[in-house]
Amino acid sequence: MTYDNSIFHELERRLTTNEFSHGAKLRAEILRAEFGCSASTVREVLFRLATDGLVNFQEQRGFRVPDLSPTKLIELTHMRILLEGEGAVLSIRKGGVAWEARLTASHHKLSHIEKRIHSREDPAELVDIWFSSEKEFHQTLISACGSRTLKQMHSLIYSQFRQQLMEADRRFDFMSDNIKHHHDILEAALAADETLTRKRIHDHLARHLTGKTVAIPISKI
Amino acid sequence: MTYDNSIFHELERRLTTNEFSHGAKLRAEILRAEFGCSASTVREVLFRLATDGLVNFQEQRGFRVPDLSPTKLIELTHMRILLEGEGAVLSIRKGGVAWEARLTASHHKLSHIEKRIHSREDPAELVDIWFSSEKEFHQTLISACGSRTLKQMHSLIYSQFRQQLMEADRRFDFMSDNIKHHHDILEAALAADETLTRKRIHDHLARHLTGKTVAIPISKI
DNA sequence: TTATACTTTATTATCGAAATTATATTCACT
DNA sequence: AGTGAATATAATTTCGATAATAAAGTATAA
Repeated sequence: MTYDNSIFHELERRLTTNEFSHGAKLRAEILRAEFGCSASTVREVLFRLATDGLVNFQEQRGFRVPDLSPTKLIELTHMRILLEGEGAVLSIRKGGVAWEARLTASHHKLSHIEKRIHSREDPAELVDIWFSSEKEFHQTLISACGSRTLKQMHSLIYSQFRQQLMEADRRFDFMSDNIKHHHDILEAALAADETLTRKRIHDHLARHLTGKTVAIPISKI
Repeated sequence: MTYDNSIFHELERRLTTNEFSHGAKLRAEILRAEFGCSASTVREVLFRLATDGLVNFQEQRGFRVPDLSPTKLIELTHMRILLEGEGAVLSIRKGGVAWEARLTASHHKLSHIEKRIHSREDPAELVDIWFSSEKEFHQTLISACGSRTLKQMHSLIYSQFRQQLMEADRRFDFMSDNIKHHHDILEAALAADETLTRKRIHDHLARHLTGKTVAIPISKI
């Protein structure tokens, strides 16, 4: 009956859109009531979410939403630069016209949303659709890399990245740069310029590397 | 009382040393009997192992040991080259003398074991100790990279890599090359030559990229 | 013989309660 | 008041049983 599955996806959605506050405890007994199932079922779902790094599990101390951590955000950004760069370069080599078409299409959708957000005062209602469009664009970018493993790793990292950032990103004051960044990435990818594509992915994400804390030096991209 | 924990580690060990055959079904009811606990407890442990990619979980179809897959081995190798290369380069930059000392020490241990294996006919009893030494060397190589996330990802990939390979590796007919490879990596790392270190990590692992199937083109290292 | 529907068996998912362990509170003592 | 032990409370983990689902087997019809 996959009660389990719907609970899983609902919790996954909430966790990646910061509906739970960082560091919050996720008590099976509480969630049980909300979803109308037993505590053991919730427990299993939480274990599966721990699979994706979206919740932390500690023996005898239950489950928690990971804390907000600038260091972790930097590390996740570093990983995204590495994995997306690699995935994009491989996609350039192997993707062909079909991939270029998909990338163009997904950029078109994203671009449309981003321009709407940029021109409005209250983009709150567009958050969800922007979120899924941006995710789709970055996943399409690496979709033709030919490595299931790479895509899985990227998905894992991307979710955790969003979890760290979604709250801060709701204001969208970075949107002006973002529109240009996404366009630049598309341009470099379609031109099959591997080095430039890597560089532009790096530049797009670089704002997350310049926090108050010392940034991890990214080895040559 | 951490029955749970000991079951977890025992199963983890078996899974990474191919004591279960590939594709085998892991039935909670069977393992329950062996460990003297309830089926639910086993189920939870299996979920935690799915966290590390060491077992596959499929809704309504239980848990299975991942199949042997040449493609997957290639992908995991690709990831190791990417992650270990990055981690080693960052360690070179940030590790300092302490890291160099640790790396030298762990290479010394590994080298000792590998020479013993190379000179004997029946190295079966040395398998376990070689396994842990080799793991330790590669983990030490990236240990000073400064990114917990990178190390976690690497650990995930490494375990799955071993799971794919351990059975085939028991014959140790590659040991002669391996001794040289590990030495070469150490040398390049201590010389702080970033490009050479990446190249030698690549060369060390490259034998897994030349299977019967088409190798994923590794983007420039 | 092949395919389809139905029955039986085996496996997995869910549950609520009991046992275990952590956390908070109380109380005695310096 | 402040510290530490002892108790009380709350949370987590484990359990065995039941319900739901998939897999295997059987029978019937084309």
